[in-house]
This record gives sequence, C-alpha cells and structure tokens, in this order.
Amino acid sequence: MPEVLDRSGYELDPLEHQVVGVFVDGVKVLGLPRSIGEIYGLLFISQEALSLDDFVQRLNMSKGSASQGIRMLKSLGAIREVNGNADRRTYYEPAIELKRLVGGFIREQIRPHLDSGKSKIDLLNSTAESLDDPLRRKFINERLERLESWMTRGGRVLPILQRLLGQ
Amino acid sequence: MPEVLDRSGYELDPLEHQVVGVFVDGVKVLGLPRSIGEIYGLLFISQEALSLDDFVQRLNMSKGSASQGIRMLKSLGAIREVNGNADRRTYYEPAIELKRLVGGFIREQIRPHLDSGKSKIDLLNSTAESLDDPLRRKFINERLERLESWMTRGGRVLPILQRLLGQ
DNA sequence: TCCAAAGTTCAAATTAGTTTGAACTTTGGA
DNA sequence: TCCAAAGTTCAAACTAATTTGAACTTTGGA
Repeated sequence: MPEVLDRSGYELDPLEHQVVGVFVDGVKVLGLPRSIGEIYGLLFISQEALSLDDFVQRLNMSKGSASQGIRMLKSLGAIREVNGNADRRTYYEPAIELKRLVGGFIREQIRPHLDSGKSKIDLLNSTAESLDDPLRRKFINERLERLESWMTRGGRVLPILQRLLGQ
Repeated sequence: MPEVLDRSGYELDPLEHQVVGVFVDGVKVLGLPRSIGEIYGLLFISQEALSLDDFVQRLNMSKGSASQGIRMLKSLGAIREVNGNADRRTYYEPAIELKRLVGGFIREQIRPHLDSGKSKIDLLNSTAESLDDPLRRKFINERLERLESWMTRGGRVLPILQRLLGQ
C-alpha cells in the first residue's frame, strides 16, 4: 500500500494563487523580482503570520530566495517580524498601509537614484566648464540646468506623493 | 600606406558620454532598456536634430535597436519628428518638458497596469464569493477592498503628480 | 517605372537579472 | 557546552530581457 503524503496546506488554493499573481505582476511594474511579489502576496492573503519555511514550502522556492526576499521586504518596510511565537522561527506579517509601502519604496528605490543623479550632474557641470565654444557652452548649461530642475522637482514631489497616498 | 578613416564626429565626446550615462541610469530606474536612454540622452545634449543613422553610428548600435528605440520614444511622446529636412531621412528632436515626459510614461507604462489590475481584482471578488467559511470570506473581502483602494488612490494621484511636475 | 537608400521586423545571439542549492554561520535550548 | 534547527551567503545554473543582423518592406526622386 503506497504511502499517502499529507499535502494539505502545501500548495496554494486558487484564491491564494490569484492574489499572488496580482502581486507578482505588481512588483514587476516596480522593477522588483517575482519572489518579492510571491512572498508579499501570500502574506497579504494569509490570516496568520508566516515563516521562511512557509514560503519555501507553499511557494516552492529555495531557502536562498526566501531569505533574500524577506531581507528586501524588511528593508522596504513592507513586512515586519511578529514577536512572541511558539517555536524559534521568525514569523512575519505584512504592512498593509499604502503610505508605509510607498514610503519604503521611495526611500530605498528612488531617493538613492536621485542622490546619485545629483552628484553626476555636479560632475557634468565641471566638465562643461572646460568647453571652448561659448555658444556650445551656453546650450549645454541650459540643458544641465533643466536636468537639475527635473531632479529638484522630483525630490519635492515625493513627500507630497507620499502624503496624498497616506490614510 | 594604410588608409586613415575619418572618424571625427563618430564617437561621443566625454561630455556626451557622461550625459548619455546619466540617461541610461535614469531609464533603468524606470524599467526601460538602455538603448532608450542612449538615444534620448544623445538627443538631449545635441543642438541639431538627429536621424536613425546618427544613433547607429555615434552610439554603435544596430539599426534594429535604433528603430525600436525610436518607436518607443515616439510612443512615450519623448521625441518628435522634425519636418523640412534636407535629405530623405527622418530627423528627431527631444521633448524636454517634464510634464510631457511624465505624462507619456504614465499613459504608456502605468495606466495599462492599473487597468489590468482592476480587472484581476474583479475576478478575485467572484472567486471570493464561493468561499465557504464566512470568517475567511470576511477577511478576504477586507483585503480585496484594501487592494482596490490602493488602485483607486493610485489612479487619482497620477494626474495630480503630472500637474505638480508640469511647468 | 525603377532602384537605392531608409526604415522595419523578428528569430537567434547575447547580456542582464533572478533563483538555486550546498556550504556556511548563528542561535536557542537540552 | 553542544548540537540540531534556523537562517545566510554567493557562485553557478537558469530565466528573462535586450540587442543584433540579415532579410524584408517602403519610399522619394532620377
């Protein structure tokens, strides 16, 4: 008589599967890897906190992916550890306030690029200094100013964006 | 005596190279391919309109990439054709108004995802209907409502964002 | 009308990004 | 203290995305 394994709770039910799909597509738009969407999506639709092992088993992903995914989601402020669990595993629950999610994304994924952009423009400004032709230099300076104004405006809009999406 | 090819004007000068680099990084953040950044970056820093051949020669890219890049940049409203040119080539100039660039990106890259997300949630709502356990159904409905509210808020913020970045 | 130059298409090659898995480190409790 | 379970790391394998290039279509002008 062949052994019958109890697989209940391992594979995703149709609803969970659909929700995970929505989040996988969602994070792709944001330029984040699929595993991030899978983990967050499963947490979003679960009533209990889940551990790394749950992600590995229910989403059939490697421990490596689950570990890296958890790390990124924590850094984004999209999940948090739940304390006071029975066993020695770490359990997680999702942050579901849009303001927090957007804030984390801005802080981790957008601000650093704005900052590095700023310093690249500084470099460009000094390169432009040494241009011989004054007409060319004038044109370049105009364009570099415009580039700077884009960055400045972008930087100013982010907190407003966050505020508009909060609450 | 070896033939000496005249390469003047072919390779990018240091300033052009730096500017192209800034745009390559910029479009990567937006999830667009490098070639898009190269083409737009070169146009941004050029005083004259440029043609597909210019992109191929100065950026050493294939005709295929240049053609596809031009198509996408046109669809984003980030470049426009210049009329009244000497030869039969099509020449392009960049759109440099932030409002227009942001508007094109929202229209082409964000709206479609919000729309398809909406219809996926409709599907989810009907899947949730057939849930037996009323407590589970209540929880799921709450989460799905939250997901919907994220999308709704996102959709409302986009035009505001565009307005804030315009002029 | 014809043709060479301009531009497009898309399957294959290449490149970039993600996931795996095995070896490693850390940790809570017996 | 010790060890098995938990979690991390990262090079290699794999997958996804972009670019190439050759064949193709389109077009302006001789």
